[in-house]
Amino acid sequence: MDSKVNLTPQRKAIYDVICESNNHPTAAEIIENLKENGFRFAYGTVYNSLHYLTEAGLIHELKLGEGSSRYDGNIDEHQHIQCEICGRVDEVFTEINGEWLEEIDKETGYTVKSHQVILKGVCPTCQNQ
Amino acid sequence: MDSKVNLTPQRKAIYDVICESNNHPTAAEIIENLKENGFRFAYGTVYNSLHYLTEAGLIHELKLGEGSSRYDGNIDEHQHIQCEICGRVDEVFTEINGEWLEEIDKETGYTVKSHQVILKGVCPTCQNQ
DNA sequence: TATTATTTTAGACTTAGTCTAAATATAGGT
DNA sequence: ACCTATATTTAGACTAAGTCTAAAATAATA
Repeated sequence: MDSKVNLTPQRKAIYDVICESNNHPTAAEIIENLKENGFRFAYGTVYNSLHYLTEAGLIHELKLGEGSSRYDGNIDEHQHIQCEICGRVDEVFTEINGEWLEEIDKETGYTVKSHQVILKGVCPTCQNQ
Repeated sequence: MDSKVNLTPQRKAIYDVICESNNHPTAAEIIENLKENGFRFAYGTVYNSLHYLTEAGLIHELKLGEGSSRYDGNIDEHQHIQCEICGRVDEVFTEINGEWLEEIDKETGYTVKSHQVILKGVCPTCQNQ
């Protein structure tokens, strides 16, 4: 990880919002949240910062097939599960079996570089309704 | 699967394009392809048809995090791998181990309904370049 | 201080897709 | 065949999410 990350005030504020949120916010939600904290950055700045932070490895971009990306301040290897009903996103730490990835390498001839698992289901809260 | 699927000429033409393509086309690619075959449908019709066919279970919509959905005429259970370099998408039939899904159920408290694995890598062709 | 590089800004623009109201086509009943 | 009801298609306006650009502001370096 590069130690020369240039954390401008804008990038820091955005990073903080992501880390303090516990629900994997979208860019729109981040902007909303910044506004509540008294910040109002240009759209370009927000998207640019999100790319920068992602590139720097400080956050992860989650593409769950919703039309907008979500951002995650937890950069440990993990996957996600999303509730079909309320939309909340939770972390999943049980990792996929490594053999499976090797199988795929053999089956497809691809050199597998990364995998992302998107789970959908019903969260505990929504189960009781 | 409902046997009363209303396959209008437009829907049939779109379905055929998807089935005859071997590279999981996007809506834009489908429209392009239709044009080459002499069809020119309204955008609304194409998107509406894609939803209808997906809903009817005749095709699958793939959201690989690219900004536009792809469509797949192969409705057998399988996953996908995409080449980071050329973008082509191939099928993966080696299935994930079922125990893994049960683990997640336990770990998260969610009732898991579906899972999608998006693999990224380098395809055989791009490896030789 | 002067120069250069980096970042932010506002706002125009793009892409992918949705929505709407009118026009067409299809199906069922008489 | 004719009337009515329902389903589908069409054109084009509209939306959401994000990118791009050129100018202004900051920061870093000589």
